[in-house]
Formats: sequence, structure tokens, C-alpha cells
Amino acid sequence: MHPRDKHTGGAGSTAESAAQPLRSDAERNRERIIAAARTVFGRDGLSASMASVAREAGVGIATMFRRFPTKEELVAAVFADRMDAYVRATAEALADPEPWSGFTGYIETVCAMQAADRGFADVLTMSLPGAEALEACRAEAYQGFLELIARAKDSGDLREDFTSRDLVLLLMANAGVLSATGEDAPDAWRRLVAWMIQSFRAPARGALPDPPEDAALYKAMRRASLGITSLETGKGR
Amino acid sequence: MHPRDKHTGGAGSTAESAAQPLRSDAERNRERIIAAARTVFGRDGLSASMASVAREAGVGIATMFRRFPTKEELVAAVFADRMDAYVRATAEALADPEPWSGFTGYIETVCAMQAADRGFADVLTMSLPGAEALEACRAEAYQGFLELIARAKDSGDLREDFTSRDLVLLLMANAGVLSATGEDAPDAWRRLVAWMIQSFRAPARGALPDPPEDAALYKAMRRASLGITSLETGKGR
DNA sequence: AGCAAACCGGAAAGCCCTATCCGATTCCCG
DNA sequence: CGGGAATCGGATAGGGCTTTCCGGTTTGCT
Repeated sequence: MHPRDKHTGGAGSTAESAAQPLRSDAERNRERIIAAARTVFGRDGLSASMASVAREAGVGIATMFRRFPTKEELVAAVFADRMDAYVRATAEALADPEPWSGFTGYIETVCAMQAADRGFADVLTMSLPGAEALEACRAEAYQGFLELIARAKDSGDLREDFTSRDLVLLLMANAGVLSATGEDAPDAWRRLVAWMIQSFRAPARGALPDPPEDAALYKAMRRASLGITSLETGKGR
Repeated sequence: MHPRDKHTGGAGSTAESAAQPLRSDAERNRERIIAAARTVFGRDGLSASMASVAREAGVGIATMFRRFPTKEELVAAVFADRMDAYVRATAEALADPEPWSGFTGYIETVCAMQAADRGFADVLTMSLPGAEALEACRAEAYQGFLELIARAKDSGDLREDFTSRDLVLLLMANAGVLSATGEDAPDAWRRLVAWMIQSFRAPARGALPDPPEDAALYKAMRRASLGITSLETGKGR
């Protein structure tokens, strides 16, 4: 009766906590893979290939897929701590006695996190259906952000027509600026964010087109999920 | 110069030097390729492969490369008329007696053009060193936009700290929103643009981080250009 | 040690892309 | 209407990426 049998079966792997301990060499490789993925995803975004991560890690391709059968599992493992920080940021923002500076500080923090890691910028603008832990964090942060919005509106600093979807819009816009400017203008995003934040401030300067529906945005994020295997084109009648 | 001849029938195509008329079947295929590219680039952006265009056009791959040895040449041929419209938009905006509405109308028009064609959205945010005609149009439109800015500042409607680089930033941000939302929230971009335009309006609501240097932005656009073979896409892309 | 399970990583299969080659086909003009 | 030249497009070479398979190696427990 070896406690170390075939394992797994059901338990996924995302939450390694309760899983069977890996053999020492396997665990070592796992760490190397995650470290390599952190580097590669941070530099190239989530579009980086699994093969390039394996190369960077110096392990065989098979080892890569054995440990992380899907890219989403790898992404979940790599960005778990970033997502924790993401959630923590809402708590910190809510701790700010000043509603408006809490609100703007949060937005700046999140956008800065995007700027610091191209992979994380991608994570924030696409849903990863296979990584429940990440999605749960996203939902939690979302709740916190709703609270930030409410506080900032109550204090009269935030425009009444601001909605949580506007943050998603900003994250997508920021991701666009970041991926376009890259290393060449690493602070360009700060200017975009500043423009937006000044516009969010009450009083309103005019009407705005309606924001997209929640469902539509969610759908968009899912569609974008992971160009895993063949971007999305595949057309060809 | 804008008089880019329509190359209908007789002579003159985009870059073919002395321009000897193509044989009828060659010309027919050329048109089919451009039409197909218009469709494919519009749907998938410039990251679409040459092969997929050839497939869509129903011609052999070799025919594709014979007519358009580089992707940039194809892009130039496909978006020549779009770029003309792009330049024309500045003239129309300058014709508006109201400086502010001319300014905002121009921005909205350009962003709408991005929304209408993912390929064009890419064209506007990356430089195509190999497509001189397009780059010339870009430069011409740029001059016109400088004029729009001057007028809007003179009338006191536009913030003094707005610079032409802010339009580039907005185009990149808009491209990000468009590629993230796609078909699922096709009007989301309008909200982003409205937020930004309201922020551009004088009086200023606060200081802004410095915009990126012109050289840095140009470098970024060049880097993004069209990396020989892959990278993004896939961006993604 | 000694051994079996767990693990490693190269190789291979399958798919898509770029770019070039070359025999077969089509066009155009005399 | 016939022939040479311009074109066509399948085929091929060369790379990447994903995913699976399998013989050889390492680990950990007895």
C-alpha cells in the first residue's frame, strides 16, 4: 500500500497544496519550469509557446506537458501570487480613508502591474476557464472594486455614470498601449491612465455612449481566452 | 502625394517600377488577391498569414508571393484607399468652422476606421518601412492633425498639454480594446474614445505624466512592424 | 544494495507558415 | 491558329508548435 500510487485522478493540479508530493527531481523541474515561464510570459505575454518555456527552463518538452498538460494550468501556477497581490490591492485601496485616492490608487496599481508583466496584462483581459483559482480571485477583486466605486461615488468624486465595465475597458486599452510601446516607451501607459482618471472625476463633462453589457465583455474575454493552439483563424472554408 | 492612380486596367500598380501592364490573367488574380486580403486582414488583422490570403483568394501560394513578394507590399496595395480616406479626413476636419468639433470629429472618424477594419487598426499603430506610399500618407495626415491641434488650442477648447503623441496613444489603446472585444462588444471602443475626448477638453483637470518622446513612439511602431515570420500573434497576436 | 515505480527527454506525427522551384497551362501577337 | 513567353499552382524544403510515445535514467523505500 504505497501512498504514492497513481495519484491524481481527480484532483486537478491547480491547487497543489493537498496533492501528492512529487519526487524530488520532478519538484525541482517544476520549479524551474515555473521560473522560466515567469520570465518568458513576462517578456512575451501569454502568446509565448509552451516549447519556448521548456527551452528556457532547460527541460524536455515532454516534462513540460507532463507537469502542465494545458497552458492554462501553467499560467495559473505562474500567476497565482500576482493574482493574490491583485486581490490584496483592493483591500489596501479600501483601507484608504480618502475614497477618491483609494479609487485612483487602485487603478494605477493595477495598470502598473500590467505594465510590469506582459503576461499578467494578458491574464487580466482574458478569462481562463480552466484556471478556477484565478477566476475566483478575479471575482473577489471585482467585488472589492464595486465597493471602491460605491465609496467614490458617494463622496461625490467619481462620475455617476462610471461603471465597473469601464475598468475592463481601461485594462484592455492599457494592454494595447503596453504591447504596442513595449520597451521603447515603457512609461507611455501612465499618460493614458492619467487621461482616463481625470475623465472619471466628477463632475461629468458630457454624456457617454453606453458601456458594453457585462455579458458581452465576459464573452469577449472568453473568446480571447488563450489562442492556445492555432490562434483563432483556422478559417479556410 | 495623394493622387495615387487607380490602376484600373492599364498601367501603374503600386510599386512596380516601369509598370508594364500585367497579362490579363495575372491582373485578374492580382485583384482577387487584394479582395481576399481585404477580407482576411479586416477580419483577423495584419497577423493573418499570406497563406490564408492565398487560400481565401483561391490562388496558388506561389502566385501570391510572385505578385507580392513581401507582406508589406500586399498591405500597401490593400490599404491604399483607406489611407487616402485617412488623409482626406484631416482635410474635412479642417473644413469644420468649429475647431473643437473638427478636432473631436477627426478623432472619432479615425477610431471608427480602426473599428471597421482590424487590419487598418494595425496599420495605424505600426510603421511599414517597406510601404513608402502609406508612410507618406501617414506623414501628411500627421501634418493635418497638427493643424487641428493648433486650431483647437487657439480656440481655447483643447488642453494646452495635449500633444500629437496622445493621438498615437489613443490609437494604440483603441486597438487594444478592439482586438479584445471584437465582435462581442463592437461598440465598446466608442466609450473609450468618449472618455478620452472629454479629458482632452480644456480646462485641464490636473497635471499629466510626460508623453513619450516622438522618437520612442516611432521606434515602438517600427519594432511592431511586421516581424519577419511570427512573433505574436499573435499578438497575439 | 536492489528494484520497481516515477520520471526524463528525444523523437515522431500532424498541422500551419514562409519561401522557392519547376513542369504544365494560359495568354497574346504575329 | 500556332508558338514562345509569361503565368499558374502543386510540390518541396525548412522551421515552429503541440501532443503523444517510449526506451533509458533517477529516486526512494526496503
